[in-house]
Amino acid sequence: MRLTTKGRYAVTAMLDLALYGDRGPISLADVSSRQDISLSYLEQLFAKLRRKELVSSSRGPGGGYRLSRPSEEIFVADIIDAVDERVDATGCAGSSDCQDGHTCLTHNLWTDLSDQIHHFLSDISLASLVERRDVQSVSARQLQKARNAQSIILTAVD
Amino acid sequence: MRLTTKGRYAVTAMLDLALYGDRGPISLADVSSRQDISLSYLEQLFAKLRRKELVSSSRGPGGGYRLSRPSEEIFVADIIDAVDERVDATGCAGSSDCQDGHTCLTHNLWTDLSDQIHHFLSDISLASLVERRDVQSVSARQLQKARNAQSIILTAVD
DNA sequence: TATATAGCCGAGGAATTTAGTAGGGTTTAA
DNA sequence: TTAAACCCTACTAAATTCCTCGGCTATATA
Repeated sequence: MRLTTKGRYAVTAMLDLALYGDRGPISLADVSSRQDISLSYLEQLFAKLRRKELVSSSRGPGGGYRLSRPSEEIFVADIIDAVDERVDATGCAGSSDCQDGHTCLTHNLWTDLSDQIHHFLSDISLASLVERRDVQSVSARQLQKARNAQSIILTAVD
Repeated sequence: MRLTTKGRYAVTAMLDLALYGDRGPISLADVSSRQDISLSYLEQLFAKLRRKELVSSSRGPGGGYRLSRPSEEIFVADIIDAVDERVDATGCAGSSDCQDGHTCLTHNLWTDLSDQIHHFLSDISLASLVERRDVQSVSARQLQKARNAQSIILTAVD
Protein backbone atom coordinates (compact mmCIF):
# COMPACT_ATOMS: atom_id res chain seq x y z
CA MET A 1 0.00 0.00 0.00
CA ARG A 2 1.38 3.27 -1.20
CA LEU A 3 -0.12 6.65 -0.55
CA THR A 4 0.46 9.20 -3.29
CA THR A 5 -1.44 11.89 -5.11
CA LYS A 6 -2.35 9.31 -7.72
CA GLY A 7 -4.54 7.58 -5.18
CA ARG A 8 -6.05 10.90 -4.19
CA TYR A 9 -6.99 11.65 -7.78
CA ALA A 10 -8.70 8.30 -8.04
CA VAL A 11 -10.58 8.73 -4.78
CA THR A 12 -11.64 12.26 -5.76
CA ALA A 13 -12.94 11.04 -9.11
CA MET A 14 -14.81 8.14 -7.56
CA LEU A 15 -16.30 10.49 -5.00
CA ASP A 16 -17.46 12.65 -7.89
CA LEU A 17 -19.37 9.68 -9.29
CA ALA A 18 -20.87 8.99 -5.87
CA LEU A 19 -21.96 12.62 -5.50
CA TYR A 20 -23.32 13.30 -8.97
CA GLY A 21 -23.97 9.91 -10.52
CA ASP A 22 -27.39 9.20 -9.05
CA ARG A 23 -29.15 10.07 -12.30
CA GLY A 24 -27.32 8.12 -14.99
CA PRO A 25 -23.70 7.81 -15.99
CA ILE A 26 -21.16 10.62 -15.65
CA SER A 27 -18.76 11.45 -18.45
CA LEU A 28 -15.10 11.81 -17.66
CA ALA A 29 -15.27 15.24 -19.30
CA ASP A 30 -17.62 16.32 -16.51
CA VAL A 31 -15.39 14.85 -13.82
CA SER A 32 -12.42 16.52 -15.44
CA SER A 33 -13.95 20.00 -15.40
CA ARG A 34 -15.45 19.68 -11.92
CA GLN A 35 -12.36 18.25 -10.25
CA ASP A 36 -9.64 19.85 -12.36
CA ILE A 37 -8.01 16.59 -13.39
CA SER A 38 -6.76 16.09 -16.92
CA LEU A 39 -9.14 14.05 -19.06
CA SER A 40 -6.51 11.70 -20.44
CA TYR A 41 -5.16 11.01 -17.00
CA LEU A 42 -8.66 10.21 -15.80
CA GLU A 43 -9.06 7.81 -18.72
CA GLN A 44 -5.98 5.95 -17.59
CA LEU A 45 -7.13 5.79 -13.99
CA PHE A 46 -10.61 4.64 -14.99
CA ALA A 47 -9.21 1.92 -17.21
CA LYS A 48 -7.73 0.46 -14.03
CA LEU A 49 -10.86 1.08 -11.97
CA ARG A 50 -12.88 -0.67 -14.65
CA ARG A 51 -10.55 -3.65 -14.77
CA LYS A 52 -11.00 -3.98 -11.01
CA GLU A 53 -14.75 -3.73 -11.51
CA LEU A 54 -15.24 -0.69 -9.34
CA VAL A 55 -16.97 1.18 -12.17
CA SER A 56 -18.87 0.18 -15.28
CA SER A 57 -19.01 2.17 -18.49
CA SER A 58 -21.48 2.84 -21.25
CA ARG A 59 -20.33 4.27 -24.54
CA GLY A 60 -21.89 6.68 -26.97
CA PRO A 61 -23.71 9.95 -26.32
CA GLY A 62 -25.16 10.20 -22.83
CA GLY A 63 -22.74 7.51 -21.77
CA GLY A 64 -20.09 7.62 -19.12
CA TYR A 65 -19.14 5.80 -15.95
CA ARG A 66 -21.14 4.73 -12.96
CA LEU A 67 -20.21 2.96 -9.75
CA SER A 68 -20.61 -0.75 -10.25
CA ARG A 69 -21.72 -1.22 -6.65
CA PRO A 70 -23.63 0.95 -4.17
CA SER A 71 -21.36 3.60 -2.64
CA GLU A 72 -21.77 1.88 0.73
CA GLU A 73 -19.83 -1.07 -0.66
CA ILE A 74 -16.89 0.75 -2.24
CA PHE A 75 -14.02 1.56 0.08
CA VAL A 76 -11.08 3.90 -0.19
CA ALA A 77 -8.71 0.96 0.07
CA ASP A 78 -10.29 -0.68 -2.99
CA ILE A 79 -9.73 2.46 -5.03
CA ILE A 80 -6.12 2.99 -4.01
CA ASP A 81 -5.30 -0.66 -4.59
CA ALA A 82 -6.85 -0.49 -8.05
CA VAL A 83 -4.73 2.40 -9.30
CA ASP A 84 -1.50 1.74 -7.43
CA GLU A 85 -0.71 -1.55 -9.12
CA ARG A 86 1.45 -2.79 -6.29
CA VAL A 87 4.11 -4.17 -8.60
CA ASP A 88 6.41 -4.61 -5.64
CA ALA A 89 9.18 -2.82 -7.48
CA THR A 90 12.28 -2.77 -5.32
CA GLY A 91 13.40 -5.38 -2.89
CA CYS A 92 11.13 -6.37 -0.05
CA ALA A 93 7.37 -6.35 0.09
CA GLY A 94 6.64 -9.29 -2.15
CA SER A 95 8.84 -12.28 -2.38
CA SER A 96 10.71 -12.22 0.91
CA ASP A 97 14.11 -12.55 -0.68
CA CYS A 98 15.18 -8.99 0.00
CA GLN A 99 18.54 -9.73 1.57
CA ASP A 100 20.68 -12.45 0.05
CA GLY A 101 17.79 -14.86 -0.23
CA HIS A 102 16.29 -14.10 3.16
CA THR A 103 13.89 -11.52 4.50
CA CYS A 104 15.38 -8.20 5.54
CA LEU A 105 15.10 -6.82 9.04
CA THR A 106 11.90 -4.90 8.57
CA HIS A 107 10.19 -7.16 6.05
CA ASN A 108 7.43 -8.44 8.31
CA LEU A 109 7.15 -5.11 10.04
CA TRP A 110 6.36 -3.47 6.75
CA THR A 111 3.86 -6.03 5.59
CA ASP A 112 2.14 -5.75 8.99
CA LEU A 113 2.07 -2.00 8.62
CA SER A 114 0.60 -2.21 5.17
CA ASP A 115 -2.03 -4.62 6.39
CA GLN A 116 -3.11 -2.34 9.19
CA ILE A 117 -3.29 0.78 7.04
CA HIS A 118 -5.14 -1.23 4.48
CA HIS A 119 -7.56 -2.36 7.12
CA PHE A 120 -8.02 1.22 8.26
CA LEU A 121 -8.80 2.46 4.75
CA SER A 122 -11.09 -0.50 4.21
CA ASP A 123 -13.48 0.98 6.74
CA ILE A 124 -14.05 4.21 4.84
CA SER A 125 -16.76 3.89 2.21
CA LEU A 126 -17.61 6.37 -0.52
CA ALA A 127 -21.04 6.69 1.11
CA SER A 128 -19.46 7.80 4.37
CA LEU A 129 -17.41 10.39 2.48
CA VAL A 130 -20.52 11.77 0.80
CA GLU A 131 -21.96 12.44 4.24
CA ARG A 132 -18.98 14.47 5.42
CA ARG A 133 -19.77 18.11 6.03
CA ASP A 134 -16.63 19.41 4.33
CA VAL A 135 -17.26 17.26 1.26
CA GLN A 136 -20.82 18.57 1.02
CA SER A 137 -19.75 22.19 1.23
CA VAL A 138 -17.10 21.78 -1.47
CA SER A 139 -19.66 19.96 -3.58
CA ALA A 140 -22.15 22.82 -3.13
CA ARG A 141 -19.54 25.28 -4.35
CA GLN A 142 -18.82 23.12 -7.40
CA LEU A 143 -22.51 22.96 -8.29
CA GLN A 144 -22.87 26.71 -7.90
CA LYS A 145 -19.89 27.25 -10.15
CA ALA A 146 -21.40 24.96 -12.78
CA ARG A 147 -24.73 26.86 -12.63
CA ASN A 148 -22.87 30.16 -13.10
CA ALA A 149 -21.04 28.79 -16.11
CA GLN A 150 -24.32 27.50 -17.54
CA SER A 151 -26.06 30.88 -17.11
CA ILE A 152 -23.17 32.62 -18.84
CA ILE A 153 -23.65 30.29 -21.79
CA LEU A 154 -27.41 30.90 -21.86
CA THR A 155 -26.88 34.66 -21.68
CA ALA A 156 -24.45 34.48 -24.56
CA VAL A 157 -27.05 32.62 -26.63
CA ASP A 158 -29.53 35.50 -26.25
CA MET B 1 2.69 11.14 5.30
CA ARG B 2 4.00 9.12 2.43
CA LEU B 3 4.93 5.47 2.62
CA THR B 4 7.76 4.48 0.32
CA THR B 5 10.83 2.29 0.37
CA LYS B 6 12.82 5.34 1.39
CA GLY B 7 11.06 5.30 4.75
CA ARG B 8 11.72 1.60 5.06
CA TYR B 9 15.44 2.08 4.53
CA ALA B 10 15.47 4.69 7.26
CA VAL B 11 13.50 2.53 9.68
CA THR B 12 15.72 -0.46 8.94
CA ALA B 13 18.86 1.58 9.59
CA MET B 14 17.51 3.04 12.81
CA LEU B 15 16.49 -0.43 13.93
CA ASP B 16 20.07 -1.51 13.26
CA LEU B 17 21.28 1.15 15.68
CA ALA B 18 18.70 0.05 18.24
CA LEU B 19 19.80 -3.59 17.90
CA TYR B 20 23.56 -3.19 17.83
CA GLY B 21 24.29 0.25 19.28
CA ASP B 22 24.21 -0.60 22.95
CA ARG B 23 28.00 -0.56 23.20
CA GLY B 24 29.03 2.71 21.61
CA PRO B 25 28.38 4.33 18.25
CA ILE B 26 27.82 2.35 15.05
CA SER B 27 29.51 3.35 11.82
CA LEU B 28 27.42 3.68 8.70
CA ALA B 29 29.82 1.25 7.05
CA ASP B 30 28.63 -1.40 9.50
CA VAL B 31 24.98 -0.59 8.91
CA SER B 32 25.63 -0.64 5.19
CA SER B 33 27.15 -4.13 5.18
CA ARG B 34 24.64 -5.59 7.62
CA GLN B 35 21.53 -4.20 5.95
CA ASP B 36 22.70 -4.06 2.34
CA ILE B 37 22.08 -0.35 1.89
CA SER B 38 24.52 1.81 -0.04
CA LEU B 39 26.83 3.81 2.21
CA SER B 40 26.35 7.12 0.46
CA TYR B 41 22.61 6.76 0.50
CA LEU B 42 22.76 6.06 4.23
CA GLU B 43 24.81 9.20 4.68
CA GLN B 44 22.09 11.23 3.03
CA LEU B 45 19.37 9.65 5.13
CA PHE B 46 21.34 10.13 8.33
CA ALA B 47 21.99 13.78 7.53
CA LYS B 48 18.22 14.20 7.75
CA LEU B 49 17.87 12.02 10.82
CA ARG B 50 20.56 14.09 12.50
CA ARG B 51 18.91 17.37 11.59
CA LYS B 52 15.72 16.08 13.19
CA GLU B 53 17.79 15.07 16.23
CA LEU B 54 16.89 11.41 16.09
CA VAL B 55 20.56 10.41 16.07
CA SER B 56 23.78 12.01 17.21
CA SER B 57 27.15 11.49 15.64
CA SER B 58 30.77 11.32 16.73
CA ARG B 59 33.54 11.72 14.22
CA GLY B 60 36.92 10.12 13.90
CA PRO B 61 37.96 6.50 14.32
CA GLY B 62 35.61 4.51 16.52
CA GLY B 63 32.97 7.10 15.80
CA GLY B 64 29.58 6.64 14.25
CA TYR B 65 25.95 7.25 15.05
CA ARG B 66 23.88 6.50 18.09
CA LEU B 67 20.23 7.04 18.90
CA SER B 68 19.84 10.41 20.56
CA ARG B 69 17.03 9.11 22.77
CA PRO B 70 16.24 5.71 24.29
CA SER B 71 14.69 3.39 21.72
CA GLU B 72 11.46 3.46 23.72
CA GLU B 73 11.09 7.13 22.79
CA ILE B 74 11.73 6.91 19.05
CA PHE B 75 8.75 6.04 16.90
CA VAL B 76 8.41 4.86 13.34
CA ALA B 77 6.43 7.98 12.48
CA ASP B 78 9.33 10.19 13.63
CA ILE B 79 11.71 8.39 11.31
CA ILE B 80 9.49 8.47 8.25
CA ASP B 81 8.69 12.13 8.79
CA ALA B 82 12.39 12.93 9.07
CA VAL B 83 13.38 11.43 5.72
CA ASP B 84 10.26 12.13 3.71
CA GLU B 85 10.54 15.89 3.72
CA ARG B 86 6.83 16.46 3.16
CA VAL B 87 7.38 19.27 0.70
CA ASP B 88 3.74 19.05 -0.29
CA ALA B 89 4.70 18.89 -3.95
CA THR B 90 1.59 18.81 -6.05
CA GLY B 91 -1.67 20.50 -5.24
CA CYS B 92 -3.46 19.69 -2.05
CA ALA B 93 -2.01 18.60 1.27
CA GLY B 94 -0.57 21.87 2.41
CA SER B 95 -2.03 25.21 1.61
CA SER B 96 -5.65 24.39 0.90
CA ASP B 97 -5.73 26.23 -2.40
CA CYS B 98 -5.82 23.13 -4.51
CA GLN B 99 -8.76 24.06 -6.73
CA ASP B 100 -9.02 27.62 -7.99
CA GLY B 101 -8.26 29.11 -4.59
CA HIS B 102 -10.39 26.69 -2.58
CA THR B 103 -9.89 23.25 -1.12
CA CYS B 104 -10.54 20.32 -3.43
CA LEU B 105 -13.13 17.66 -2.70
CA THR B 106 -10.90 15.31 -0.79
CA HIS B 107 -8.61 17.84 0.87
CA ASN B 108 -9.81 17.34 4.43
CA LEU B 109 -10.33 13.67 3.86
CA TRP B 110 -6.71 13.29 2.95
CA THR B 111 -5.32 15.31 5.81
CA ASP B 112 -7.51 13.29 8.20
CA LEU B 113 -6.20 10.10 6.66
CA SER B 114 -2.62 11.24 7.06
CA ASP B 115 -3.27 12.19 10.65
CA GLN B 116 -4.67 8.79 11.48
CA ILE B 117 -1.91 6.85 9.82
CA HIS B 118 0.57 9.11 11.49
CA HIS B 119 -1.08 8.44 14.82
CA PHE B 120 -0.93 4.74 14.15
CA LEU B 121 2.78 4.79 13.34
CA SER B 122 3.40 7.01 16.35
CA ASP B 123 2.56 4.09 18.58
CA ILE B 124 5.30 1.83 17.26
CA SER B 125 8.63 2.44 19.00
CA LEU B 126 12.02 1.11 17.99
CA ALA B 127 12.08 -0.71 21.33
CA SER B 128 8.87 -2.55 20.46
CA LEU B 129 10.39 -3.56 17.11
CA VAL B 130 13.49 -4.94 18.80
CA GLU B 131 11.25 -7.26 20.79
CA ARG B 132 9.53 -8.71 17.75
CA ARG B 133 10.29 -12.37 17.21
CA ASP B 134 10.83 -12.02 13.45
CA VAL B 135 13.22 -9.10 13.95
CA GLN B 136 15.21 -11.09 16.50
CA SER B 137 15.55 -14.06 14.19
CA VAL B 138 16.75 -11.96 11.27
CA SER B 139 19.15 -10.21 13.60
CA ALA B 140 20.50 -13.55 14.80
CA ARG B 141 21.17 -14.57 11.20
CA GLN B 142 22.96 -11.31 10.54
CA LEU B 143 25.21 -11.77 13.59
CA GLN B 144 26.02 -15.33 12.56
CA LYS B 145 26.92 -14.16 9.07
CA ALA B 146 29.21 -11.51 10.55
CA ARG B 147 30.94 -14.10 12.75
CA ASN B 148 31.50 -16.34 9.76
CA ALA B 149 33.02 -13.51 7.77
CA GLN B 150 35.27 -12.70 10.72
CA SER B 151 36.46 -16.28 11.08
CA ILE B 152 37.27 -16.42 7.38
CA ILE B 153 39.45 -13.36 7.83
CA LEU B 154 41.19 -14.87 10.89
CA THR B 155 41.76 -18.14 9.01
CA ALA B 156 43.28 -16.26 6.12
CA VAL B 157 45.70 -14.57 8.51
CA ASP B 158 47.07 -17.91 9.70
C1' DT C 1 -27.84 6.40 -42.16
C1' DA C 2 -24.87 10.25 -40.72
C1' DT C 3 -23.02 12.50 -37.00
C1' DA C 4 -21.59 13.76 -32.65
C1' DT C 5 -20.64 11.95 -28.16
C1' DA C 6 -18.47 9.38 -25.49
C1' DG C 7 -15.34 5.44 -24.04
C1' DC C 8 -10.97 2.89 -25.37
C1' DC C 9 -6.05 2.43 -26.40
C1' DG C 10 -1.05 3.12 -27.06
C1' DA C 11 3.07 5.99 -27.75
C1' DG C 12 5.55 9.22 -25.87
C1' DG C 13 7.42 13.03 -22.88
C1' DA C 14 8.40 16.52 -19.14
C1' DA C 15 8.95 16.80 -14.32
C1' DT C 16 9.80 14.73 -10.10
C1' DT C 17 11.45 11.26 -6.97
C1' DT C 18 14.29 7.39 -5.77
C1' DA C 19 18.41 5.26 -5.06
C1' DG C 20 22.82 5.52 -5.82
C1' DT C 21 27.87 7.29 -7.36
C1' DA C 22 31.73 10.29 -7.15
C1' DG C 23 34.75 13.06 -5.05
C1' DG C 24 36.00 15.83 -2.25
C1' DG C 25 36.39 17.98 2.38
C1' DT C 26 36.85 17.93 8.12
C1' DT C 27 37.27 15.97 12.70
C1' DT C 28 39.57 13.05 15.86
C1' DA C 29 41.40 8.61 18.16
C1' DA C 30 45.36 6.10 18.19
C1' DT D 1 50.78 11.57 11.20
C1' DT D 2 47.53 8.54 9.69
C1' DA D 3 43.39 6.43 8.98
C1' DA D 4 38.69 6.08 10.34
C1' DA D 5 34.78 8.07 10.32
C1' DC D 6 31.43 11.86 9.52
C1' DC D 7 30.12 15.68 6.35
C1' DC D 8 28.79 17.95 2.01
C1' DT D 9 27.74 18.94 -2.85
C1' DA D 10 26.94 17.66 -7.24
C1' DC D 11 25.62 14.51 -10.46
C1' DT D 12 23.07 10.45 -12.64
C1' DA D 13 20.23 6.33 -14.06
C1' DA D 14 15.98 4.51 -13.45
C1' DA D 15 11.37 4.67 -12.12
C1' DT D 16 7.12 6.97 -11.42
C1' DT D 17 3.78 10.50 -11.99
C1' DC D 18 1.14 13.31 -14.58
C1' DC D 19 -0.09 14.64 -18.82
C1' DT D 20 -0.50 15.24 -24.21
C1' DC D 21 -1.50 13.59 -28.72
C1' DG D 22 -3.71 11.03 -32.01
C1' DG D 23 -6.44 7.78 -33.50
C1' DC D 24 -10.01 4.08 -32.96
C1' DT D 25 -14.71 2.03 -31.68
C1' DA D 26 -19.41 1.90 -29.95
C1' DT D 27 -23.88 4.00 -29.84
C1' DA D 28 -27.83 7.39 -29.15
C1' DT D 29 -30.17 10.51 -31.71
C1' DA D 30 -31.42 13.53 -35.56
